[in-house]
Amino acid sequence: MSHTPGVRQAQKQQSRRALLDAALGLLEHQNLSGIGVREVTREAGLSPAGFYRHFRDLSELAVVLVEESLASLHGMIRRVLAEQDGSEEIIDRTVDLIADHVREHRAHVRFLARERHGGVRPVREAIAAEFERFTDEVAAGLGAQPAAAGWSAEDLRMLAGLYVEHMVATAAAFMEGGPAEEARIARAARTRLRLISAGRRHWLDEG
Amino acid sequence: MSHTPGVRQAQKQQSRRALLDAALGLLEHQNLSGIGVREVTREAGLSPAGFYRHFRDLSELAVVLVEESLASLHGMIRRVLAEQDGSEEIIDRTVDLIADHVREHRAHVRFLARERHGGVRPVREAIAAEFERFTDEVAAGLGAQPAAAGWSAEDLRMLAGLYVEHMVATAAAFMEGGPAEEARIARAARTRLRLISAGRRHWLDEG
DNA sequence: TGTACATCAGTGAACGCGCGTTCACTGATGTAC
DNA sequence: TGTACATCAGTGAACGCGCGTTCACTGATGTAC
Repeated sequence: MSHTPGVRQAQKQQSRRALLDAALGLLEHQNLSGIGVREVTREAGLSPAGFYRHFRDLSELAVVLVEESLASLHGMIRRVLAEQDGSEEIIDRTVDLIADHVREHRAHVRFLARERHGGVRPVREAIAAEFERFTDEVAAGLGAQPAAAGWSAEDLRMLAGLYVEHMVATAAAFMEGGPAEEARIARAARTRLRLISAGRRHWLDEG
Repeated sequence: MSHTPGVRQAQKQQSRRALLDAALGLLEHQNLSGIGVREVTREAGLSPAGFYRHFRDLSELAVVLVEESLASLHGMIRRVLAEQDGSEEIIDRTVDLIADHVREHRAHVRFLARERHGGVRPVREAIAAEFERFTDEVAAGLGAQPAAAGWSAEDLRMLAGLYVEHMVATAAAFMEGGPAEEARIARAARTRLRLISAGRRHWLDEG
């Protein structure tokens, strides 16, 4: 058993994870600028100094959280795009997927909504960059659908942006509202998607 | 001159204004949870203790800023609604108005975008409540337009929500991007408005 | 397998600092006569 | 108009506190032979 170069490494990973999870937990109720190194290490069960074995400061940690949060969003969008477009059902299904995602990844969604326009530049920039990649992915997915025949690349990207924005706004609304408002929010989200669909169907007819 | 019950009052108002302005200025580069009472009073030219003659704490001050920020937004939306709907020009005009507004009230817009999903509950709630009133106003304005004949109140409110959301997202994009990106952002915003218009025109034909 | 040395994640104490809030005060403004 | 008293916005000092970061350290894990 002399050649398992991993025990130490695995322990380090575990501490790192504990720090990330502790921070994400604290960020449910506060901004990134509202939490501190000592608070995070306390929650994670490390001594304050231990933090610096893993991250230079809190915003470095937060950038890792951005990546993790968006990874889970990417999974969702891929599921949405896998369905075919246009029908009434796909709209219901999309809104359901968003609701599920918020339920399962509430902390991630909350973190992104909070820090997207938050006070910490590098984090804001990391989120913006990931949202760009995200919109590209949606645009590519839309482009592969039959309904996209005749659409310019620019218009597709605009449509993708509209969908992404709508998705983020809906997720934020689910998060802010309690379970009592869930049905109302879902209904509004579906109606908006229907209006966007109507515009999409008639996009090429018009000037 | 014994009956001008105002000198003292006016001086107090002036200090209060200085505090509000100092806070708004500091909030350009940080979250509400990132600034402090001492920092604000320092910037405003008061002693720290002076703060408490005007506000119980920073979140009470922030709620006042919310009201002021939205008052300026209300002005803009009223100007947009005053124009008649439908044509291509009104879309250009709307996007121009948003751009102007961001230029003139950058600090207000930034503050709202930051704290809308920020970490301070009472402020978040104040913003949400004002945005609701705001959406109602837009819905009422849209309802008065000839193109709205046959629309249900619920659908009108949905459309208003879509416009408001789009406006906020566009304002945030103008703010985040430098002047170099202004043209690109404006173009994307116009295209999205056109797509929403197309959907609007065909809303009653469908489903 | 056993031994001697190297690595390095995590510790605990210490530092200087700026914070929010309180308090008794001061002195200009306001009021009653 | 003048005087005596009341109000209260703003002050300056003081408090206890938790913060971020550093440092020399410890001891388990890893490695070379």
